Amino acid sequence: MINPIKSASAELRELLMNALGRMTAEGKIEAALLPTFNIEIPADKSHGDFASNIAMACAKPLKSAPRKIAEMICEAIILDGSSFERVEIAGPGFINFFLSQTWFSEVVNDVIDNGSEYGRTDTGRNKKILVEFVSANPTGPMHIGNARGGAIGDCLSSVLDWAGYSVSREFYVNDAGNQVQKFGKSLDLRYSQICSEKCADLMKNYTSNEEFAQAVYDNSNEFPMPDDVYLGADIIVHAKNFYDIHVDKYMNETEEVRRDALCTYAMPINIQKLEDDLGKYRIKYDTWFRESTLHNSGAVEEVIELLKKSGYTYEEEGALWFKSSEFGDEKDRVLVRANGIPTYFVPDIAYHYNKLCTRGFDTAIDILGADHHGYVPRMKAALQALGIAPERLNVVIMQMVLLMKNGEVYKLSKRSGKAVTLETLLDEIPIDAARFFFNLREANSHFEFDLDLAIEQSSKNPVYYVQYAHARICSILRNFESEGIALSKMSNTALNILTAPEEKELIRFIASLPNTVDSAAKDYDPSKITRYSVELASLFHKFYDKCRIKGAEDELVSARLSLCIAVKTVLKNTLDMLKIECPEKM
RNA sequence: GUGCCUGUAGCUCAGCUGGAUAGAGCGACAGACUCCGACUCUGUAGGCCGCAGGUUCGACUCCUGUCAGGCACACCA
Repeated sequence: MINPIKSASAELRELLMNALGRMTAEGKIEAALLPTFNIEIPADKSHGDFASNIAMACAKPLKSAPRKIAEMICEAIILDGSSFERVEIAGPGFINFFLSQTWFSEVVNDVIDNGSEYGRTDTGRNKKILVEFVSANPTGPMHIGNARGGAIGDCLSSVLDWAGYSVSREFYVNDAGNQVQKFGKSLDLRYSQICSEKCADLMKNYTSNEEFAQAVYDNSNEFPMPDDVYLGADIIVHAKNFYDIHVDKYMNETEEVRRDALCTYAMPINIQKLEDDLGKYRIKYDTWFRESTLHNSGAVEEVIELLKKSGYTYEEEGALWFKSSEFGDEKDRVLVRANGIPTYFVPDIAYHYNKLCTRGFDTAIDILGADHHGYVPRMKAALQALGIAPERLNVVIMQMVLLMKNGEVYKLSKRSGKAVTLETLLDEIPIDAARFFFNLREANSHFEFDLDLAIEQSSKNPVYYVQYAHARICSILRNFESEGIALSKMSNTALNILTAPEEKELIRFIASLPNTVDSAAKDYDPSKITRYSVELASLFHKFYDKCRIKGAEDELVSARLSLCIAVKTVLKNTLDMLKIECPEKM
């Protein structure tokens, strides 16, 4: 676990504290309470590699001018043997620090030595964290929102893994409750239509069940459906496949038996399809947690009892209510309806209880669409009532996606007239592009997805731009290797010739990967990694353009090749984190 | 009506717990290879950081108000 920026920053803090201590000992300043001060990385490199506002922060307690204090600190500070070679006072009293050339050399070697591990940190201290994402209903295909949620959830999980957490990915399968009833009803209605006289002729015209389904779907006059069911053609396909097996045998059964048989037939197919589609999207879950297990194990009843015991429930108008308003929710919520059936809220509480108590995860993360944001306060309220710290549940809210094509909003797929599915999206654009683009913006911002740009093979397309940088480095290394130039490890002193501004900037940036990983993990924001990779590619191209390798002196050639290897390592690590391909040739 | 989220360059977006002259990409305009991958790079133009107050040495950042857009406000999930 190596973090060059963090180490240097900590070292600098130590140097400053020692300087202040020396000043106090010499009686130059009073041993006043030391104010908090910052060490930051200036945006403008002429302001040094690090800067501190310590002199400004001391101005008040020491009753002295910031610049004067800064001068005293600069006299007292001892840089010999440190990672810093120079200080400077600037502006209203900032003290700017410049890293030594050796520090830069060490970074290059550290990155190469750590290889595929470089960038990992131990910040998470192996705490168990469960990331639940997508959790699409198994009653139909996944939509664009699921596509975004999938990319964000999967990459966030990777980022947390890199930051030292013990991460599990989970899909919550809503295989119980109301929407399953609705699913059964929809299937049954379609099955009944298929078994009717009207359909007999239509069936003869189609050899594929998909085309047949589309025809039935399009002909809503002949085959009307109520509003409160699933209307998609996928339901018709299931019903027809079921019919192909059983013909109209189930029309003699009761409605309940029929619906049950249809559900039992179609649900596993849908769940398998979810798993397959997400697998193609490179998402592999550790667990597929079924809602039905909560019902079957009695966990739902159990959580109702626990809530009753907590004293935060009451009965009114025949229903059981939860006093969520006492925990900041805008109003109380119904747990058990007057008809005795629990609302969806109860199994959800049981599910989160299961995550945090039964299975003992330290933290649970839910990735939810913005349309579910109102749900967060009540879930946190329920956790509190159960004696669970609400901070252990973290919800990442993601805003809606706007698909753009030819400069226009692209809403419906032409074929079905339905919302674009994950499957059709991945037919249109490469998986790399989908995963990358969905992680280009932070979750909680409205996002325009430019489909044209995603398939474009040029530098305008950020994912190509990054992959190209990697392929370019591989090519360079191949060329030198084929010319017999050995790429052996270099000493820090030998790397000290990397002094060009482009080289130092590039090294500074690769040094910041561990910090970026920590920051992305802390904010639950994998887009920081995506943008990091783009900037790294850009800095590499600039370096490559300005600093020629071929034709330079032997020592410089070797040093620059070392830098190339370091950059390649970092590019690969970031793309691996995002599960995006890292081509050696394009 | 109430709550949450979002307003930064023509467009899409960064801006870390308040810091120095507000950034990037695209688009526009002007340039750079007989030379390591031009799928690249360089430069120019473009901003009352939605608006108005407040907090302080200092505010895109924090607080209050206000305007605009998105979303949510079920004994649906």
